[in-house]
Amino acid sequence: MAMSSPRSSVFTFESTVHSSHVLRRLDEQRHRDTLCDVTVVVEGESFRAHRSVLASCCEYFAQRISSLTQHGAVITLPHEVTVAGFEPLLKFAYTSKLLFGKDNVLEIRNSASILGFRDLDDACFDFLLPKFLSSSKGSFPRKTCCKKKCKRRSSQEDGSITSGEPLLDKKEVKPVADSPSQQEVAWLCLKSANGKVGGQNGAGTPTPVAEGTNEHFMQCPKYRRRLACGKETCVTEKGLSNRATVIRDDCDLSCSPRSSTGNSKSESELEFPVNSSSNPDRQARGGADGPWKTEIHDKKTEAGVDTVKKETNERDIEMKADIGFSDRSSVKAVSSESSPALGEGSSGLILHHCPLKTFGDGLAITMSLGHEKFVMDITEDKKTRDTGVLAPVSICQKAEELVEAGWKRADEERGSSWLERGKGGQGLERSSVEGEVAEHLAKRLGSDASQASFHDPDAGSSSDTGSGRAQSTSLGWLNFRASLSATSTSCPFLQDLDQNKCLWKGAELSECEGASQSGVSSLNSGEDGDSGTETEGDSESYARERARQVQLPFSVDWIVDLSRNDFQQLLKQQVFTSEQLEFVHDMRRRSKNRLAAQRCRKRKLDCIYNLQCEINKLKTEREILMTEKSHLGQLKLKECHKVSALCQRVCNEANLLPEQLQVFAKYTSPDCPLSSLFPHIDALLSQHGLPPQVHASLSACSAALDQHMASEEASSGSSRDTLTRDSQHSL
DNA sequence: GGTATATGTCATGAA
DNA sequence: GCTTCATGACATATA
Repeated sequence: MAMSSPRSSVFTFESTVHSSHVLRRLDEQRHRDTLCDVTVVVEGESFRAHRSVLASCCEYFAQRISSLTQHGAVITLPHEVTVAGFEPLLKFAYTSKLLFGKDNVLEIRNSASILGFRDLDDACFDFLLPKFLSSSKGSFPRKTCCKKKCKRRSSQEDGSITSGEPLLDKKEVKPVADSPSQQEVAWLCLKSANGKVGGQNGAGTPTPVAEGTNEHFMQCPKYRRRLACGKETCVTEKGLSNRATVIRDDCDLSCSPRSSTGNSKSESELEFPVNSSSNPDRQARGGADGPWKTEIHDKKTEAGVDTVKKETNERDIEMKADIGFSDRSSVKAVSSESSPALGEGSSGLILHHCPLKTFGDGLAITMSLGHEKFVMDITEDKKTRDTGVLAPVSICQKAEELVEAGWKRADEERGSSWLERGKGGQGLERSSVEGEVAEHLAKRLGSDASQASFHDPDAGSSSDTGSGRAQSTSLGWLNFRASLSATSTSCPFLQDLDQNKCLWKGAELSECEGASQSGVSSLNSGEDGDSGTETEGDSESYARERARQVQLPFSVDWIVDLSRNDFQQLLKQQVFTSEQLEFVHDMRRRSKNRLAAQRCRKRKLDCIYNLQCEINKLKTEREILMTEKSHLGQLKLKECHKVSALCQRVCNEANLLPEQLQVFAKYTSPDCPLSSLFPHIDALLSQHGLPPQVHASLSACSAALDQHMASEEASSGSSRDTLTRDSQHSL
């Protein structure tokens, strides 16, 4: 609702439920066949719907319906689209909810790709397909994928990159699916994509999936998309959707129904410029996607390997300069030695074994960018400091900040902005650099460390260009994990995503578990990281050795850190051998018990310390009480002396008779006996033979006298006179 | 070599 | 029934 007047303020009310209500009403109308103006025929079965709805959410219908004029038009879908695949999509169009199962997910996926359904994130298919099919697999699907990808990369680097980069795509169209089920998925997906894109693979051959399919299976596309959009602009799902929509809008129908599963390039290219090199269609469309240009790929195509390497070196230098001039106070270049993890001439941002470093109260990690190493201050990373485990997400965020700082600095120096570069064609530098950054960062974070899954036997050679798709997706995954920390419940696949988190995190920790474990131990023990005993080190070394022996694809430390649910989920989703399973449980149990023992001992020490403090406190209190008692005793003795003097004076002046002395003896007390003051009293008493009861009475009287005098001490000095008078009177 | 300390591990019980 | 945690007891390494 909007109100406006010529001279009044404008107020806007935005309903958050209006759109959903409208959609629901439309769905109700569809069920009642009210106001429906189009009939969709699928495999001979008719579905009534609204043109506007279909056209709004589907590229295919948008084009078909726009050419229809008459009311009650009938649209017959291609035979590739099945009822089982279309019906859920139609419901999705009206409800935003896609209901699918293991049986129809492939058909839905295929139909969605053919029809080009908008807002139906490929994430669900990318992620769910392998989940549905993972039961037939005995190992992580990323393993074969990466190896083959890396082999291809290696072959390219060996000079196999021929002119005409479009061949790259043809090369990429290779069967890599491990299992028949995956191959089926791959073929179905790619068939739909290639069939629409233009049959890149030739005529009708059961086209296998592009390389990287398995990898995409295991990573959340939502996260990968964030990579392209930037961490700030595409955090929300809306941003993601918008991003995807924009890209598809500039594309004709033939290319819009992209299949990230079957054509992972299309998914990746939306996100990261380096991946654009593998999609000629993308290149043909030029720079319609903003600053992320594909010009570099064109150059590769034209100039070949030499050009590529040259550009790589140039970018390497550029990135060094960028970071070197970065004014981030928390980033400091500490050395310029070449990182063994990067080949000669390579560049990019990687984590250099992510060791934890301590400086005073600070905490830092070491990172590498190309040949440069940097120490990043993560002192303010409370979680890391509290847990002692450097969160991979934090690493990624820091890495992004570092790269961002470098880019911004470079922009300032060039006098250009992101958009300007994008528009002016300088996006080439950004694209290439970012691609390499992603590649190397991902290599370190997601690929390298998971030796069992991603080990590249040819990794010794540099892999700078043209192969960043997998790595970029890994980086994207890191970004997504970062977003998950803030919106952990927003992703419908969060539960499964944790599994992917496992993959990545486990890999990361495998790479640097020594440092992280040391961090944990040192933190728990309250000591420096270098002060760990050999016992602990031996235990962990043994654990790592055992992990290698059983070929455990995860870090022991990471498994221990898993929550119960995550661990259970991991056991369900990951097939372990009996040996691995036994080892995992054993290590988890012992590690947890180890930490529990540390906590227990710490509590015990704290308890001992508290008890010691209590003892000291009680001792101090006792000393104070004793001092007070002594002081009071002195006061009492002083008063006794006064009383004695008074009594002596009274006795002398009164010249008491023995009977009178008996009465006076009543006022004596054991503490202040009159006998001590009047030695003659005892003599008199003994002389006159006072009975014991008389002596007791005399003591009682003395006590009463003491009390009376104490009370009258402060009143006046006449108390003594009064007492004297009383005594005289009583006498 | 004996002792104190730190740490890991196992067993056990409680939640 | 399983898991986690706390804790006592024991073993081992180190200073």
